[in-house]
Amino acid sequence: MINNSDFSEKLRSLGLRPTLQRIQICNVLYNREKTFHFTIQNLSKIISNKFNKKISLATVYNTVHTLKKKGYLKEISINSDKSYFDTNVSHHHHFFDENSNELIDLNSDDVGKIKIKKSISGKKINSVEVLVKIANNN
Amino acid sequence: MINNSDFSEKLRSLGLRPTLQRIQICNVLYNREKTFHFTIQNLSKIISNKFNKKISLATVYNTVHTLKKKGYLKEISINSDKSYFDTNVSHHHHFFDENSNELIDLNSDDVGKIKIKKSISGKKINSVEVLVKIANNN
DNA sequence: ACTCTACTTTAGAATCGTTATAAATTAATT
DNA sequence: AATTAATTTATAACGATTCTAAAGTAGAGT
Repeated sequence: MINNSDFSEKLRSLGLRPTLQRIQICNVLYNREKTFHFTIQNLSKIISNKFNKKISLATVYNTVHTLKKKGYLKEISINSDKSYFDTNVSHHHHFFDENSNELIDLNSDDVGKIKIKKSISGKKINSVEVLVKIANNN
Repeated sequence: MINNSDFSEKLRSLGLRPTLQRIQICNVLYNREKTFHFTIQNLSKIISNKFNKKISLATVYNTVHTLKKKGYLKEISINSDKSYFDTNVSHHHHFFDENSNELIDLNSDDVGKIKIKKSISGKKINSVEVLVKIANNN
């Protein structure tokens, strides 16, 4: 969805009505060069700044969850009081900067292949997520 | 701290007064063969069952955080509404069972060496955590 | 043992992120 | 324009966690 202002059709194709709020959210999320890491609070603030109008928190939550369910957002495993989301839904890992509380993408080729040598009978692996915590070195 | 009922001295050596509550918490946490994964709610319930007396939630939170700060507990990176802790403070990784919401240890040798090929100038790596999400296969 | 003081525990209030609710609004169809 | 179902909204409710201020307790000194 990168670099495309016409989110109406995209939304419709997902079976979602292209409401003003959803289009604005998609604009903030996908109309940018780099992938975007955010919390709900982040996103809310950006929207109200950009459009000079607040979208109800409930709507932001609903839309983010809907986009996640449709596969257009990924939720990142960090133990934090808040949830972090990522517009990059391809398989990749993350740095987490413990000073700034920011996420940074690690491409697949930034991390060597990970071999899981243990298996649990009756269980299958759904995902392998690597979180590399970093901090200022001094 | 495994298999040792004398937590008074241990606590004292950490600069902590060996109160009844702390000793009971340590008993539940460390007086066992296997490492223990828990949430605060978990731990609270186990304590009140085992000793027929509830320890105030605030105390459980305080003690768990203190033990974490002292290096005797590890907090696991999962994005969940609650925090998960681990009595195994050695370097290792985890399975997370999405059906039961339980953690299972992966020893260092259960996971191949992880190579991080990217670095951020001015930042050092504090930890590399792997979370393998599993679920029933059918 | 008694006292003092600092540390600890406690119940309950406060806070924060998130989810639920029910009424008002809006998109799409007729 | 009228109807219907989806969506948004403000607000309430919720659960985990933290804060607070009062009551209790351990350890040191007397």
